[in-house]
Amino acid sequence: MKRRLKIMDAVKAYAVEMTVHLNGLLKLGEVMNLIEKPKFEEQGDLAFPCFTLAKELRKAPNIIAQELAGKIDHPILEKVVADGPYVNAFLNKRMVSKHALTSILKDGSAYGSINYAEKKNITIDFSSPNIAKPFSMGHLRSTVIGNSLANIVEKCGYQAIRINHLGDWGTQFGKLIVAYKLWGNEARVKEEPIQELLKLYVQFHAEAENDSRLEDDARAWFKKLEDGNEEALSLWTWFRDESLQEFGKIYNLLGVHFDSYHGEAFYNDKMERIVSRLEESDLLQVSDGAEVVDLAEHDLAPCLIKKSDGATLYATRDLTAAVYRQETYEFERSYYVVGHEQSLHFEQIFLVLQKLGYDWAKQLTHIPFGFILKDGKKMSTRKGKVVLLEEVIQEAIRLAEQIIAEKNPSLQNKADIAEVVGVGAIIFHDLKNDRQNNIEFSLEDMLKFEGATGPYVQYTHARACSILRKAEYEDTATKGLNDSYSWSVVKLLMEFPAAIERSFNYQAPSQIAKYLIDLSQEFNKYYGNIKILSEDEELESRLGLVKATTIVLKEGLRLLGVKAPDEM
RNA sequence: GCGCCCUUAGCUCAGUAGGAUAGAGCAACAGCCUUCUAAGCUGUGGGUCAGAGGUUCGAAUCCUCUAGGGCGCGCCA
Repeated sequence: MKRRLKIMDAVKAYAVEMTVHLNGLLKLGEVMNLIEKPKFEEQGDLAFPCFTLAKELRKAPNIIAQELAGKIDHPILEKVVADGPYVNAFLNKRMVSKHALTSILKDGSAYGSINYAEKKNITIDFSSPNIAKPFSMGHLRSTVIGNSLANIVEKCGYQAIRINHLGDWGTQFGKLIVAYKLWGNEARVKEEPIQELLKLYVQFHAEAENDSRLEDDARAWFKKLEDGNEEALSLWTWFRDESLQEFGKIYNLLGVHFDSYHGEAFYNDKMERIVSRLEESDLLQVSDGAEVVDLAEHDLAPCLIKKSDGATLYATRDLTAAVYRQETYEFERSYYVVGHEQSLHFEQIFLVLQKLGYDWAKQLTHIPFGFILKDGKKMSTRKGKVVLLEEVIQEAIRLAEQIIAEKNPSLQNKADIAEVVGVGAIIFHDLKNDRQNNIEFSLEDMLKFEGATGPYVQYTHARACSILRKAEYEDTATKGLNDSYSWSVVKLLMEFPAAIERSFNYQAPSQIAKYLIDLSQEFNKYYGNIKILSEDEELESRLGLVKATTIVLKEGLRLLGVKAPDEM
C-alpha cells in the first residue's frame, strides 16, 4: 500500500538523486509521486518502485532496481539497496531525527497546522438534537464528529462556525401538546423534563395506533403554533427551555460549545422569502394539494415545500437556513453532520438551491454517518427504544473512578481525571472507526479502557509526562537519535501533518484517532525497551523525543475533542 | 420494486491514487513489575478478503453479476 511520507526533505533529496540517474526518463515530480513507504520496517524508509520504468526500458524491474541502487548516493541516505523491483533507501537516523524533533519542539502545539485558507468560514451544522426528546446515542455521533471536524478545519486555517440546528419546530410539537393536554402533569414535567416529555411522546404514538384522530389533532395544534396561538406558544417555550438546560449539561461534559443555537424555529418568519423565490422562478408545482419542487429530471422524488394545509416542512426550513447562513457567514463551505438516512433529503435541498441559481449550493456538503444499532436495527424514539447518553457517560466516569482507585490511589483531583478519562473513552470509541459504519450499541465496548481506546492514548501521554517531570526537562535541544526503537517513533511523529491532511480531506476524524493509536503503540514499545532516564550523552535527545510525543498526542487528542491529563 | 451503503481472523475493525509476506485491538494461551505509571510490553495460535466472472505484468482495492445485511423512497425530522 502506497503511503505518502511527510518527510519531504528526505523524499526530495532521494528523488533528486534518483532523477539525475534516470537520464530524463521521469521528471522530478513524477519520481516524488512514485516514492512510497516500504511495507516492512526492515526494508528501509523510502521505496522507489521500478514497474513503470520496466515498460519504458523493456527490462525486468529487478534488474533496473539493481542498476539504480548502485548509483544513488547522498549524505541523508545511510544506504540504498535493490530489493526485488524496488530501490529502497535507509535514511540517516541521527540526521533526520534531529531535524524532525527540533522542528516539532519549536512549533509546539502548532505543529501540523496547515494554512489552507486565511480564516475563511466553514459552517458546521451538527449535534442538532430534538427539543423535548432525550439526547440519544445517535445525537452523540453527530456531536462528536461535528465537534472534531470543527477543530480539524480550524487546524487547517479556516474559521469554524459551530451551529446547533435545534429540532425545535415541527409536527412533533403538535403531538406533544396534544399528549400534554390529555395526560400531562406540570409538576412531573418540571421534575424530570426530558424523561416525562419522552413518556408523553411515546404514549402519543402508542395511542395513535388505535385512534387516528390524535394525528389530526396534532397537525391542527402544530398549525396553531405556527399561527402564533398563545397557549401553544407558551407550552412550546417551556418545553424548549427545559430541554436546553438538560442539553447544556451534556455539552459541558463533552466539552462542546456552539456559535449559534438558531434552530428550526428561528427560520419561521424567514421562510416566505424562499417560497416566493421559488414561485418567481416558476419552480413550485401543486401536487395533491401540497406545493412541491419537481426533481424528476434528476430521478429524484419531488421536494415538498408546503403541506396541503399550508404548513411548512423540514425542507422549507433547511432551504431558508442555507440562504441565511450564506448571507450571514459567507461560508467557503458548509457541512451538515447528519445521519445517513437523510442523504436523499440533502440531495434534494442542494438541487433546489442550485435550481434557484445559487452558485454556492455546490459548497454544501452532507457528511453522513452510520447508525447506532440495537440488535441490528435502528433505535426508535417513537417506541421509547433509546439509550440515554447521560447515563452512559455517568457510567463511564464511575468506571474510571473505580480504576483510578485501584491503579493510582495517590492521584490528586481524582474526580476531574475520572471525568476526562470516562468521557475520553466514549468520544474516542465513537471516532476511531470510519464514520460511515453502523455501530452496534455496546456499553461494554464503550467502556473499554485497554487496547485501542481513548484512555490508552491518554495513558501513554500521562506516562510520557511523568518522565518529563522526573527529569525536570526544560531544554529543547536535541542531537538526534540512532536506535531503531526511537526511529519508529520519529517516523510516526513526522507523519502527523499527513494524518491531519487526510482527516481534513475526507472529513474523517478517524484518521487522527488511528494515527494516535499507532503513535501510542510505537511510543509504548520504545518506553518498554529503552531506559529513557539513564545518565548518558543521549539523555537530552531521548527527552526531546518524549516531549515531542506528548506534544503530538495532546494536540491529536484535542482535535478529537478529548483532553489529555498529565497524570492519571 | 427502485436508489444509496455495507460484507476482511471467533468478535470489533484498519488497509482512501491497484504493487513486496493482508494488519491492529479484543477474546484464548504463555511470559514480563526490588528500575521511568502493568490502563503497559513480549510471544503463540487464528484468513477461500461473502461467492462467481472480468480488466491488468500484478486486485481486498477497479468493472459486471449473485447471495446476505442496513437505510431511504410526498405532506415526520
